[in-house]
Amino acid sequence: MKIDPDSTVDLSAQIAKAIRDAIIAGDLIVDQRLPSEAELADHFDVSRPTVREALKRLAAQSLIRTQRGASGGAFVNRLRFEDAYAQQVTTSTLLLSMNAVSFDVACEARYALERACAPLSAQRRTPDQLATMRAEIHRQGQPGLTDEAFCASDVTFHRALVDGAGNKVLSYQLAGAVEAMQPLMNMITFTARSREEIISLHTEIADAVETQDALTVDAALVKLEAYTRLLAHSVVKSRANRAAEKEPKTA
Amino acid sequence: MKIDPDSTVDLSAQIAKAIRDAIIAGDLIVDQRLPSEAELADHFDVSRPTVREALKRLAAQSLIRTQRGASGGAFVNRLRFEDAYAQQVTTSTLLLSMNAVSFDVACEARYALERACAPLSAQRRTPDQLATMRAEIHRQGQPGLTDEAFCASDVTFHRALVDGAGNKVLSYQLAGAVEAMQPLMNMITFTARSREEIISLHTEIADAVETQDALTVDAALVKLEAYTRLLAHSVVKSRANRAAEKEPKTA
DNA sequence: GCCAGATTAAATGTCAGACAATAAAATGTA
DNA sequence: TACATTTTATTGTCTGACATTTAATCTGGC
Repeated sequence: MKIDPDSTVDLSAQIAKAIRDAIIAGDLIVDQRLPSEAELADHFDVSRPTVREALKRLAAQSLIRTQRGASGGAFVNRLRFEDAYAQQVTTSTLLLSMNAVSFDVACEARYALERACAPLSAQRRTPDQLATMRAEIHRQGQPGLTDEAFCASDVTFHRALVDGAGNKVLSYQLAGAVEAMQPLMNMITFTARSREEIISLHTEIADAVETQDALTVDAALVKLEAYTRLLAHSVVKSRANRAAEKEPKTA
Repeated sequence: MKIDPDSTVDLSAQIAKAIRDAIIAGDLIVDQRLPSEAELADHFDVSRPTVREALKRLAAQSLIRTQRGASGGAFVNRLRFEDAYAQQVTTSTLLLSMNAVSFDVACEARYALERACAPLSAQRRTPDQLATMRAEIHRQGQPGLTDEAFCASDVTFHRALVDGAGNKVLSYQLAGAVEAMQPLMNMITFTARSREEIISLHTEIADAVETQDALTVDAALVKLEAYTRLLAHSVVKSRANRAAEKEPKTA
């Protein structure tokens, strides 16, 4: 592990990269202890604060964890699916909010991915996952449910569908799509949507998943996507109309 | 933005979280300059090195960028799809290598996701993307091609297919799947694979994409997945046999 | 008045050394 | 042996300083 002190790049960034590469290459294995900060500072010929900045960078990516006290130190972290989920959701949320992704593009991606899971889920879903879907549908039908709660229930429903595929890698990949996009979509469409319509489609999905009817699940997801896009367009249109009424000249 | 000095959590982690939350909530917008390190230290009532550790954490997630000199400082970074790609690939690679994900699970996820893109790609691929696929197929047929080069070409081919869907969000989501899993698969199967077989399936895909025949693309991907899994199983089996011959007692 | 070069100022990057807090290990004692 | 105490290694944090970079400002000559 070496760095170039003459480079214009931050020393802490270089050190972080060197250690990260060593982890990816397998030179440092899970739960292995890194040298102490003092030893690393010595090795790279930098000061301890610089080493610490590098270690914090790695900690932010969940690549290492640190422990205080004697026989403490920095350890290579086993990257867990849950940690990766969280990062994916954060990243996806920011990507969508910062890059002016159109509703249609986000919606298309989200449903394309979900439809990739659906046939597997129809085949393999556990009774538990099916029960979760049923329970969320029931919750969604209760009067007095806030929009936030309805949205959260919606996410749980779709997560259960995705997890039904029984493939952790798929669930991880979908986490960003479902958890980041669903709230976005709900935020846009909740004023106009009909809960009955959504619940009816959710029920169609759950029924088909129960009977392991992959084709019907797919068809229901297609309908849900079409309905969601229709809603979004009507919202955008009515907003434009309101704006036009208010300021007819600048519209 | 506030922190709790009595918490057992690192101050730098708390500060990073406070700023990150502000960015996600939209209180800090893209390209906005954060207060200087000295001002942040003052605000949170901590020292400058502590603030710096927090900022490095955010920089590691591409949430901020820093600039030296007068009127420099830390700025909220527009998270670009390319940055997110890179992080996704790194994370996916580590997840696979650290979590003993079985070949079948990874393979299933990868092809399920790719098949989600394929119909869209058949519809929308540009002439340019089709040309890329053809060019890579041609390269794959050249004698003397190293295994590394063949693998890289394979990735480029599938990336072109995915990008053909013309949906940046889908491309981003798929980056992890294709770029992280393809090399893994090649590493496992390259000893046993038949390049002719793969090239023939690639050609089938390209032909179907050219004629916008989504069903045939899908069928070819299914065949490619089946072939890949077959290869992996034969490799695992022959390895087990070799191991059994070498040390019949510990096997 | 205007432009080129020198100067200044503000900010991050780095260093050195110190002390605090923590937790495991070593040690002493009943 | 079991328990309490001390030691020690390590990370967490602070202070203050200097180095480096870069934009803005000033200054002198035309």
